[in-house]
This record gives sequence, C-alpha cells and structure tokens, in this order.
Amino acid sequence: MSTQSTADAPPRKRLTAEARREVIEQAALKVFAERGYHGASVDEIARRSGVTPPVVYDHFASKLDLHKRLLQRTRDELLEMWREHLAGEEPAEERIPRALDAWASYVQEHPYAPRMFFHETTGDPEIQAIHAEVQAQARVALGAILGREPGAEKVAGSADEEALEMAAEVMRAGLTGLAIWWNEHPDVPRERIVATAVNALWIGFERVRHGDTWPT
Amino acid sequence: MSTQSTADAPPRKRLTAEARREVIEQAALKVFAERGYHGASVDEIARRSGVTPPVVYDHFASKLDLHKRLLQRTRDELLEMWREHLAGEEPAEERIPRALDAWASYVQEHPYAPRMFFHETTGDPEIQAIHAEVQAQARVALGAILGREPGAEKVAGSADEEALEMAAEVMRAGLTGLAIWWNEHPDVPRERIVATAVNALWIGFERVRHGDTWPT
DNA sequence: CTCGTAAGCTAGTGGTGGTTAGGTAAGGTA
DNA sequence: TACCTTACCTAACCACCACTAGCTTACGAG
Repeated sequence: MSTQSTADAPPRKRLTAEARREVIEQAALKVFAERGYHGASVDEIARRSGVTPPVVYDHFASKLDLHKRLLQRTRDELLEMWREHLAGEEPAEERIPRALDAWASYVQEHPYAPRMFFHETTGDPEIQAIHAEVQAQARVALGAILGREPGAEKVAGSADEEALEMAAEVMRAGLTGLAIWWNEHPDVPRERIVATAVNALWIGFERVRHGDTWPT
Repeated sequence: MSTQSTADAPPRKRLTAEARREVIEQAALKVFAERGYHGASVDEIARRSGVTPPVVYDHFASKLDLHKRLLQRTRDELLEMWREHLAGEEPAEERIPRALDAWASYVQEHPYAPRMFFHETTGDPEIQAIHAEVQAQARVALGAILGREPGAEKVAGSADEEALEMAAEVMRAGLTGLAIWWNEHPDVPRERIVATAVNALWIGFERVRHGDTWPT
C-alpha cells in the first residue's frame, strides 16, 4: 500500500518536471484556498499532487515561495484579463458587460483563485505587497469603469479620488464575494452571475457618474 | 526580566477572572483578525494579554474554543444590532441610512470584527456552521432591505429568491470589504463610510425593486 | 542492452506550537 | 496575623510540520 493517492491526482505516475510542477501548483492553489496559508500543509499539497513532500521542494524553494508564485501567477492572469477586456472605446454599456463576462469566465475556470486574494494572513511583507498590489489594480480597473467616463469630474461633489476608491473597493469586495458564493453554488449559470455583477457595478457607475448620491 | 509585557496590556497585574477573560478575548480578537486562525498562536495571544499561555487555558478549553466563542459573541452583537436598527415601519429612505449608520458605529468600535468573518480557514465543521450562519443572517437582513419593500415581488422577473440572495451577497461582501478598507484608512470620517455604504446598498435596492436590471 | 540523468522515495531533524501538571504567591477574610 | 482561595507561573510533553540528506528506480539516448 505504498501508493495511496488520497485524492485528486492519478496513482503515482512519473511525470516531466514541468508537468509535475503544474500539478503541484494546481493542488496547492486548492489547498491554500481551502485552508489558508498557515492551515495548508506541504504534506497535504504533496498528497493531492500524487507525490511525497520532498518532491515539492524539487520545484519550489519553500512553502512561502510556492505561495508567492501562485499569487504572482494569478495576479498576472487577472491583470492580463482586465487589460484585454477593459480596453476599447465603446460606450460603457458594452464595455462593462464584456469585461465582467471575461471576469466570470476567469473565475469559472479558476474557481480557487478568488479565495487566495480574500484575506491576507501570512504576515510576510513581500506577500502583503502582492496582495495590496492586486487589490489596488482591481480598484484601478473598477475605478476606471466608474470614473473615467466623460462628465464624471464635472459633476458637483460626485467623484473626488477617495470616494471613487471607496466605491471601487465596495465593488471589488462584492465581486470577490460573488465569485466565492458562486463556487459554492456551481449550478448557477454564468449569465446569472454576470447579470448580478453588471447590475451591481453598472449601478455604481451610473450613480457616481451622475453625482446622484446620498445624502441628497 | 520575567515580565516583559511585549505589547498591549499593562505589565503584569493580578486581575479578577472575569476581567482577565475580557482582556484575553480582546487580544485574541486582534490576533485572529491579523493572522487568521492557524497563524494566530496562543503564545502571542497570551503575551498581548499580559499573561502566559496556561492562563488562557484557565478561561478557555482550547484555542478552537476561544475562537468559537469570539465568533459567537460577534455574531450575537451583530444580530442584535440589525434587529434593533432594521426594525420600524418608516420608509426605506430613512431606515436604510439608519441601519447602515449603526453598522458603521459597530465596526468602528470593533475594528477587528469584520476580518473574522471574511474567510473561513479552520476546517472545523462547527466553526464553518457559525460562519455560514452569520453570513446567512447578514444576507437575510440585507435581503429584507432589498426585497421586502412593497412592489418588489410584483415586478416582472425582478426578484426571484436566488437573484435576491446573489444581490445580497454582493452587498454583504462589499460592506465587509469597505469595513476592512476603513480600518486601514482610519482617518476617513464615519459619515463618508456611511454615505458610500448607503449609495451602494440603496442603489441595489432601487434597482431590484424596480426590476430595472440588466440585460435590458 | 547499457548506462546516465533526473524523478521520486524513505527516513530523519529541528523547531514550533498547543496543551498539561504541579507549584508559587497575591489578596481578601476572619 | 494566619489562612485559604485562586490568579498566575515554570517546566515540560508531544504532535505536527517545514525542510533535508541520501538512496532507488524509471525512462530516454546511444
């Protein structure tokens, strides 16, 4: 009974370094997402990769290093995604749904990704920096949607920087929450998620744009 | 140098059991919020309470038990808060700002509370249950705001249960994110937070109520 | 078939962290 | 002042976990 393969991976197969690395990254993504950084054990990551712990260290310098690379990878993918789908000069009515559809596709294909950015608990400054960076980028992306529309800055009292940042943060956290809710309710079709997201965001956009805010 | 009192608490003072317990709970709240469940060590909680680890065990059966009690306590306080400020028969225009002002007061007085509910990482089923319960209650509270208004269910396609739940989840997560953002930017006055929250929520309320949703 | 490379293993090590046993002394009470 | 309760400590245990040294064996090249 030396080979048990407790979970995901096939029962011990010799892979190329690159392939094994990919398997480990996928497994680690899940474990970190489920248990958090400290709660995740290298042992479990290894088991779910169909491998023993030392193999993990053939590919990553340390647990922290593995975590860091996953964050960076996810950050890059998200950034690329926003860059790709937020561009263009169409009006917001088309651009926003398109961007959020792309976002939904991403979280559908990477169900564990959003959880990794939900709460920072390592205490490691380098990792805190990545977290802060990702969140800031998301806020910028969303802030662009909310604020860069023509007319925004002309409206009285509607859009100082800080207000924009707060609104974007509400959206960012809201979307992340929705993504996590979604992977607990996988039956919900993507269009419904997109619709919810569009409504939430859209709305904020219209409000901030028109300066139609409370208190009246 | 036996007494170092590395942080918060006064340098070793003999307290009544009740008082010490309170000190420990406050310290633990911070540490859990900062580091997450697994990242928090009993040792650090004890130090920040001006005491050694065994004393923690005079008051709580285990680290998990301590965590559980903090969650329950916070849950009860939040529930009480919603119950108190969401009642009444005034129109939404008054009730919502009032409820969110109360919410802002709570997170201002308990800056570490929101972080405890942001991400579950213990894996303990009992704790998962508390988390789920708190989030469900928050969704119910917010869902009540969004949905229970007269007219809501009469509008075509606007408010099936699931859509309501999703919208409420976006709001819930958004508010939680805002709360955390706030305690990283403590200078921002409460009125601004409340205003942001009201706008985010309010808006959702209006939209769902009018069935004025995307896709058009 | 042979052989070298490299993927993966077994078996440990050091350290940390939750937890407990048993003793010390502070402070109210008689 | 003597005493008893109890808040708090010191010292240790043990399980778990990140990480490493060194061996084994699968596989592709010749």
